Amino acid sequence: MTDRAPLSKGEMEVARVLWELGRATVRQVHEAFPPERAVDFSTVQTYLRRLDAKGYVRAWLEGRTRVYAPLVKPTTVIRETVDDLVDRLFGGRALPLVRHLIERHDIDEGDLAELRELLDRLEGQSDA
Amino acid sequence: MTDRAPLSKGEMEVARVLWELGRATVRQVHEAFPPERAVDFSTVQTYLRRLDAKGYVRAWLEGRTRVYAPLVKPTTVIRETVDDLVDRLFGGRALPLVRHLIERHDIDEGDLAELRELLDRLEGQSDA
DNA sequence: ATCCTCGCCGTACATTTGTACGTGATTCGT
DNA sequence: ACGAATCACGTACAAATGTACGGCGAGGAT
Repeated sequence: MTDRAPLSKGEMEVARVLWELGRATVRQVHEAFPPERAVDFSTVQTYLRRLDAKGYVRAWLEGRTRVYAPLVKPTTVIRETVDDLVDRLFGGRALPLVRHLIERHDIDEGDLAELRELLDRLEGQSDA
Repeated sequence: MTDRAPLSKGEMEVARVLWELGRATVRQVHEAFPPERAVDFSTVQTYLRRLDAKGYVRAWLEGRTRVYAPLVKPTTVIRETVDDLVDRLFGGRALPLVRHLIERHDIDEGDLAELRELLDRLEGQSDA
């Protein structure tokens, strides 16, 4: 409901790093960035500022250093982002996407087991 | 490889309609738009033009009417779009997304069966 | 012949996104 | 105590995005 402005691609990358770190300064986020995806320190800074403005993170000063922490949970962002994608690209049907993910991405043994369990649970829940 | 510029959200919606219609004029795409997601005729026109420029569709004149048809297949766009999303939002791990989709979207009985089959097939394939 | 309508095409324009610099303040090393 | 490093913060700016208007030509109605 909170009708946040959606995250852009770049903002997502930064948000993900912040979720991993839990709480971090600009520098920490910048350093945690995958080396092949190098961006400037101030670019990260800008993204964090924008994430703050959009309400995805909060920030405060600790001494003279600004510290950022996530405000919304990954699951929330996933929901909003993915649902939007599913709507636009598949008109709301999720299965084609699931199929793609399973077939193409490396879902390892453990993941397969987990999926299977999930299916079992769901089947139990349905009308039957 | 063909390194097309990525589709924006709006472009995706239009592309999806065109995939459904297979071949359509601006007006047809415009009319096929879900009523709650109403956009102007010329907005659709602009999107189709941009899809053409980006190489996702092709267009030609039939009499004095321009007709558009998809050039790249849905699966291709899905791959490019979703893989990018998985990278940015999950650092490449697909399972969290799959879990979300299965739990939250309506996966009906038939879909469940299909998924189960898919899992079976994959398990057979792995090294074990 | 005239006028209306439809569609193409060029153009527009505010906002968002990606990417970053420069300035002024602060602190650390020596 | 002086220069070097470090930050926050304001600002910049081109490209992409979302959304749309207006002119002009072709075809149909009167």
